[in-house]
Amino acid sequence: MPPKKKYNPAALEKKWIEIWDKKELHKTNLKDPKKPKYYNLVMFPYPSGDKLHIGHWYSYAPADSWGRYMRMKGFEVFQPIGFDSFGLPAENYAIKTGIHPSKTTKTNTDYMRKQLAAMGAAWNWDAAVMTSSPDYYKWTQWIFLQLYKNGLAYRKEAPVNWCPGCQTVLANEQAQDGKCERCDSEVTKKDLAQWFFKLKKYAQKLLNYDGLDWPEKTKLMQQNWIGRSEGVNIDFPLADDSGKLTCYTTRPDTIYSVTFIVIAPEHPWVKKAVSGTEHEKPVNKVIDKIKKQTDIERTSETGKDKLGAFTGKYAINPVNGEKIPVYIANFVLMYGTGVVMADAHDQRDFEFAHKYDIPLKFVISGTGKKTSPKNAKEAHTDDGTLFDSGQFSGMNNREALPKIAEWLEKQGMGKRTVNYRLRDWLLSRQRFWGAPIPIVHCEKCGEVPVPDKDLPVELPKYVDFKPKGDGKSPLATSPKFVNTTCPKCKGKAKRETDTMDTFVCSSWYFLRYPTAGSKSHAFDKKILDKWMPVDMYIGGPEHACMHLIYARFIHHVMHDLGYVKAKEPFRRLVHQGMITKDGAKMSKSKGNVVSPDAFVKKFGSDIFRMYLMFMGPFTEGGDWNDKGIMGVKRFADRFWNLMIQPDGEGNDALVHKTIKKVTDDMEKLHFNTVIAAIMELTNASMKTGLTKTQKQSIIRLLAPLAPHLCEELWELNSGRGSVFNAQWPTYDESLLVEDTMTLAIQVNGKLRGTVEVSKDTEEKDVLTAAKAVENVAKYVSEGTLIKEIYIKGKMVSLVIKP
RNA sequence: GCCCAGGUGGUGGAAUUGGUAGACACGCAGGACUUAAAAUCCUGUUCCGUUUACGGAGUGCGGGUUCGAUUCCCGCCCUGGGCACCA
Repeated sequence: MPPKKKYNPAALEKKWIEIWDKKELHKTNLKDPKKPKYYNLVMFPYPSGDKLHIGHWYSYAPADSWGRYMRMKGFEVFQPIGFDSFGLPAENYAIKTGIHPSKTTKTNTDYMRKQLAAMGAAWNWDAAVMTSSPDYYKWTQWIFLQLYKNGLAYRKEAPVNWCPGCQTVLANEQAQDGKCERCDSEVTKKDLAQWFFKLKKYAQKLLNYDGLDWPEKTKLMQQNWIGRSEGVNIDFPLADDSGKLTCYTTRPDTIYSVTFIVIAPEHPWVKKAVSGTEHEKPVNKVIDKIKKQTDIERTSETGKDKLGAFTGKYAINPVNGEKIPVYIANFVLMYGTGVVMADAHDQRDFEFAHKYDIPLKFVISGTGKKTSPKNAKEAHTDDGTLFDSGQFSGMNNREALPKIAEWLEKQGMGKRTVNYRLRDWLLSRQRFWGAPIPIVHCEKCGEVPVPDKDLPVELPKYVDFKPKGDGKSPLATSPKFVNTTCPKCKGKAKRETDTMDTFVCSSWYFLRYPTAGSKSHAFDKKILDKWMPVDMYIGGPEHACMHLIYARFIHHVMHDLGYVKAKEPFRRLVHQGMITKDGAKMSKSKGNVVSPDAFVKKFGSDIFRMYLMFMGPFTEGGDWNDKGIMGVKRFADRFWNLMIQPDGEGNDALVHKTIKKVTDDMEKLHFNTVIAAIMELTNASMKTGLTKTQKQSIIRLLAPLAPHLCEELWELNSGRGSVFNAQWPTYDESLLVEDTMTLAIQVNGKLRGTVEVSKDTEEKDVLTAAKAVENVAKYVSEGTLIKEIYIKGKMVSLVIKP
């Protein structure tokens, strides 16, 4: 007997990666796909010092398996990869060490490219992008200008996060929980001129998910984030005839309960109203106090204490003519109109009224209590019947709500309005390692956009990274960069020194991939219309309200401007679960980051990725441990041995059943049960062996999950060409129906036996056979049989009475 | 506080238009091979009761609907995720 060839992952994976590369197996015909297109996308990695960790593998390997599966199903698959290479860590590292971010980025991406290559995934490297490369950010700047020219980008004074310790501006993600991530100082706010995109303008459009196959959870999260609310703007005339205050409310049914008005401290009306009065001093004192509250105080329990001051002004409740006082209050935000009508049916208003001794009245009954608001401990927030509410008394408050809104509008007292919690996107960063905002400030002409032909506005090579404490980007330290001429009047001008949020770079990278390989315009309509939208997008759920909203927004804008035909960028979205280590998120600071490299070296890419997929459901994630990897290795060895055995005679029914199960589960991305099914089939076939045809079917089933292994086995079993150019196997329905079936028999709901009958046995014969089963007969004889149920193909249920 | 997802053996997990709970693995125990170990193969493995067979309990807890509930309904508890003074 010739010596059995052993499964040697290392040699075999190296061999096939080289062959695939040489034969350009993973190139996509982007210009003229001959088969239906399939755009398979993963969220690109940030090139951090940690390199690719287990989490990346956990999402990228199954994503690759999915792409290979779609390819075998007959699609022209486009599966690109790139790097989200602008961002903070590289810059922070530069501040500490003086090493230029471009250097760090290169080191990290070089290493990660090797890791990605070792995965043996079907990446289309020709289309790779790197957001920090001028070829790329040229177009990020171009997109900015498109928004600017179409009135969707503007500059306005706004508070930014400021760390007094580091003397620098912080991005939101560096200032989590109100503390600087580096020095732990409490973050304060500083007013600086900032750039915004008009995200809010797209709020309504972003609530439409027609035709999108997205997780319900993600849609819900976005909907909550966008926060649409329907309400009424109600006008309250001021008692001194100096105008009116407009309150936004979603609860017009409580209008008869309103006994005061609260207004946001930063509302411009406040300054005017108190100016020169006896209330000016106390009001300003409270405003100062509120301003000084840090984010930590504001969100802590004690920080939630109601704080305010009387403005000295009164307004008139339009529905009953009552004179009601106007207060500033810390809990009122500049949302809606920044003015809120306050009453006894809202917990916050209630607390405020009790603190400042403002009268309250209830207008909704229902709790059965007759307590007066003054003695009550809490606001009445339950629904009930209205009283003391004019013509609406006696109605249920929820039913009255729309009627009151309508009536207010008819009376000219209010107007129905929609509000969103979503705010405009603050995109400027006072940072070095990002795409410069392509704007020039000219003394004569003001803000002037850089002409398209002058793009990209390149980052200067040499700047001083150390924070200066002036709130400016390090770009401001480079005179060569800053001093320029105005594109309009050719006079002296200065460049904008802020850079863009990295989320701007990542909000369109999927639009760049299809054209990245050619030197064409990034928005080459011929290619983009062919390839957009992305058919499958796989990435973490943590991006639900940031990246996935920004990307949809930019895509919507580009659609509206006529650059892309598709309305939405991502047709199907799937989130992988998170991999933790001992229950904690993996992070450098915790020192619990697990590298995949050692496992890949020891077991090979195929076994490692199969183990990740076998661990549990793809969308669930889990806690990392390597205990079970030997089980997958054993399986791979057995699978190999089975496939190189001389041909035998396997069970065709089982093979076809497995093809069906695997196909169904692949569609749902249930990779764990796919592997289990193939394991089962492998175990069952070890003794009998398999025919050549059966082998070829099963090799194709496992190929997306263990590409190198199956490519080799495909060759050894005389498959033609690459297994990934072979068609996904189909199954024969007629082979799935079994001749006999085993039925469970229950007596009074308890399992008492089973019976085997042929598949088309009539009901009465099945029941007879069931009752004849010894153990069943024993129970039946103990009482009177009062009911017999036969569920076809499943079971028999007998009910007896003692 | 509000919204969402989930809770199944020692472990990871399977199974839901309501129909034999625990597939597939890990681990563990026993056995074969071996001078021995590793590797491999075979057998067993939810728990409790005496012996293949059998009975009882069992899918976070307490009720309910049903011939039958991990699956549906009601009320709780716990874990994870998101939002958090948005009127």
